[in-house]
Parts: sequence; structure tokens; C-alpha cells
Amino acid sequence: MSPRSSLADAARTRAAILAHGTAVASVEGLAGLTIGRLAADLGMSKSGLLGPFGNKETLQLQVVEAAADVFWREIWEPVADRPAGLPRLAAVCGSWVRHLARPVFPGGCFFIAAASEFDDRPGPVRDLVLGYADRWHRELRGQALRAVADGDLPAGTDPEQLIFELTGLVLALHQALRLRQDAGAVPRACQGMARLLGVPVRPTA
Amino acid sequence: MSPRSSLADAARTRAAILAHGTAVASVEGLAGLTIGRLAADLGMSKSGLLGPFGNKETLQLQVVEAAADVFWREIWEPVADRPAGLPRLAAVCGSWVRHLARPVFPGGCFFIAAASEFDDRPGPVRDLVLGYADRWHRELRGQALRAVADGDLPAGTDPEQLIFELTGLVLALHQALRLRQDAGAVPRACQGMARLLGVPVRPTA
DNA sequence: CCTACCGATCGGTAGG
DNA sequence: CCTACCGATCGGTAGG
Repeated sequence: MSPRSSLADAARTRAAILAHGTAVASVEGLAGLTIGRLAADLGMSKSGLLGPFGNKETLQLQVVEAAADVFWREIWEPVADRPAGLPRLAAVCGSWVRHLARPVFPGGCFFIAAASEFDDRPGPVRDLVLGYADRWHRELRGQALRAVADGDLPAGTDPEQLIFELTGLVLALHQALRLRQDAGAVPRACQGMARLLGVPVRPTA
Repeated sequence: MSPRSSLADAARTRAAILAHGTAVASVEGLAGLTIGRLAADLGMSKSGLLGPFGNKETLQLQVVEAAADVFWREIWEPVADRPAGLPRLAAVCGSWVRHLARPVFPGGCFFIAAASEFDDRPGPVRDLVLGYADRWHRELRGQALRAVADGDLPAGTDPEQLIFELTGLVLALHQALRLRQDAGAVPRACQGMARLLGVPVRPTA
């Protein structure tokens, strides 16, 4: 009941809003996130929910940031201790597949959905999603370049082509799992990745 | 001004609504299609627009069907005269790439967007989108099976794996073009397809 | 964080 | 095909 406690309460409230917001947005879309629905789900008033954010766009931006934190923690951090280059690239492919196969958000991969939803809608939300996509792309490219330099991928391998094809396998896996509910797509994605990398890929946490 | 003319007028009105509806939905999403916005764009009243359809869901379903007609005409029909098997499969990959690179709808590929938007929303719209996806999948598989039977793809080639990877390249191309606005993705998609098929793939109309 | 309220827009209907 | 209208919900604000 001290000032410190009410700051902590406010932080908890904000965290609860963002956690539920990422879950709802993964299913309904970021644009389909409504203040009234979120407030009702959390037993709050609309104005109370909007308070920490000011307006809907700021809420959307912070939902994207919260989802990015989860994505990074789920996929990249578990493999950060693998040797740079091919071992880490193969490991991140495995944890990426795992993230899609055992979805953290009820609507599957938040970023695949957000990228598709906002690819044609200019504005701060699109810019932020694109910024995270670029960051992800650069991380993958760094590992691919290192793998080529180490001789773990054939000389002359084009890192951009490799990352393009790996991304394609992830997107095909997402569509197969979400739209077609075809769990057989998990080994197909791993097989395609393994062929591109020359080493086994398995869904790992 | 005869009855025949007013039937023709009604058909033209319906066609205009569906043509504009597919365009708007490709950008705003099928759920973001609103009756008021569509009516304002076309200079009609909301009730006049809703008349031919009865309710929004029926409008959505008929927009999906109209988009499917365009998709089929744009991608499959131009290559229907190619020999069945590998030649037709390579040709359809080329016209598929072309469809994405020179988008017919302002929001890019209607079906990639609709599949992502409705993969988590049960109901008639999802069922219809899934039905078209299945139909597309079966067409591709038929050509792949024929290519294997003809000896134009290595014996032991798994048609499902092949189609999964081809679809991944299409999805990666869509994301690169729409989100990242990276036109360099067109040759990357073609290169990946050519490696999978063993023959050149070029974007063709 | 709340209640109470704002104008705008939603999908849809009545009646012509 | 239209006007006129319905209740519900949208994002957001005033005031506490």
C-alpha cells in the first residue's frame, strides 16, 4: 500500500494487459484487438485499460514489443550457447520449428500473422514489425556467413538464398499447421532444412 | 429498361461489388471489409449493397469465390495447354511467381492473406478458403505424381515433400515482396524452384 | 484505476 | 435499388 506497491501494481496490470493482448492478437489480428474486448476479458474498464498506453496504436506497438520479447526468448536464447555458425543455425531452425509446433500463442506465430496483416498498411505498426523482421534476418545471415567462412557450408553458398529458403520452409510449416492442421508438416520442414544445411534438424526447445 | 435489362443491371452491380470487394479485402483483410465502406466507395447505399447478398458472411463467401476465379484464370489456365507432369508443374510455378510479382489485387495474393487471416477462425469462410487450398494442393500433387511416373523427377521423389517446399518458396516470395519490398526475391524463388524441379523456372504470364 | 458520456461506425431491418 | 432507422460497439475524453 506504499507508493512502491502501487507502482508495482501498475506494472503488473500493464504486464497482464500485454500478455492477454498478444494472445488475443495472435488469433484476431492486431487490428482486431479492441479495447472493449480486452477490458471485458480482464475485468477492467475501457478507460482503465487504455490509461497505461494512451491510445490504441501505442497499445498495438507495445503488444508487438511484448511478442518480440517472447519470440526472442523462445527461439534464440535457448540456442545462444551453441557454437556460432552452422551448429547455431541448425539449432535455431530446430527451436523455430518447435515454436510453431507447440505454439506459445493460441493463434500460432504472432509475427507471421502480424507481417501478413500489416504488410500493406503503412504506419508505425508496420515499421516496427518490419524492424523486428530485419533484425531476425540479420541474425540468421550472420550465422550463415560464419558457417560458410568455417567451411561448414559449401563455398559459394549464397547466405541470402539459404535464408530465403529456410524462411519459406517455416512459412509453409505455419500454413500447414494452422490452416490444414497437418502435423506431418513438422518432419517435412525438418527434412527440407536438413537438406539445405547438410546436418540433421530436429524440433527442440 | 425491359426486365432483361434490369436483370443485366443487377448482375453488373453484383460483379462491381465483388470486384471492388476482392481488391479491398486483399489489403484490409476479409474481416476488415465493411459494408459501409464498400457502399461509400461504390456510391451506393448500405442496404443496396447488402441486397444481393443478404448478410456480410454471404458477401465474404462470394468475395472468396470471385477471388478464386481470378486466381485460377491467372495462374492455372495459361499453363493448362502445357504437357502434363513436369512441364506443366514448372510452368505453373512460373505463372504463380508472376502472379505475386505483378499483383492482380492491390494487397498481393488474396489467398495467402485470407489463409493467414482465417486459419484460426472456424466457420464457413475458413472452410471455403481451406477447400480451395485443398483443390490447389491436389492439382499440384497430380502433376508431381505424373512427373515422377514419367521419370522426369528422380524415382523416390516424395510429391508431398516437393509441393511443401514449392509452397514455402511462394510464401517466402510473398513475404519478401509485400513486407520487405525486396524485388530480388523473385529470382531467389525461381532459383529454389528450379533446383527442386531440375528445370528452369521463369516468371511467365 | 473508476463512472459516465461523446460522436462515429458497425451489421442489419422496415418499408417503399 | 433508396431513405430512415435500430441496438451494439468502436476509440477516446471529462472528471474524479
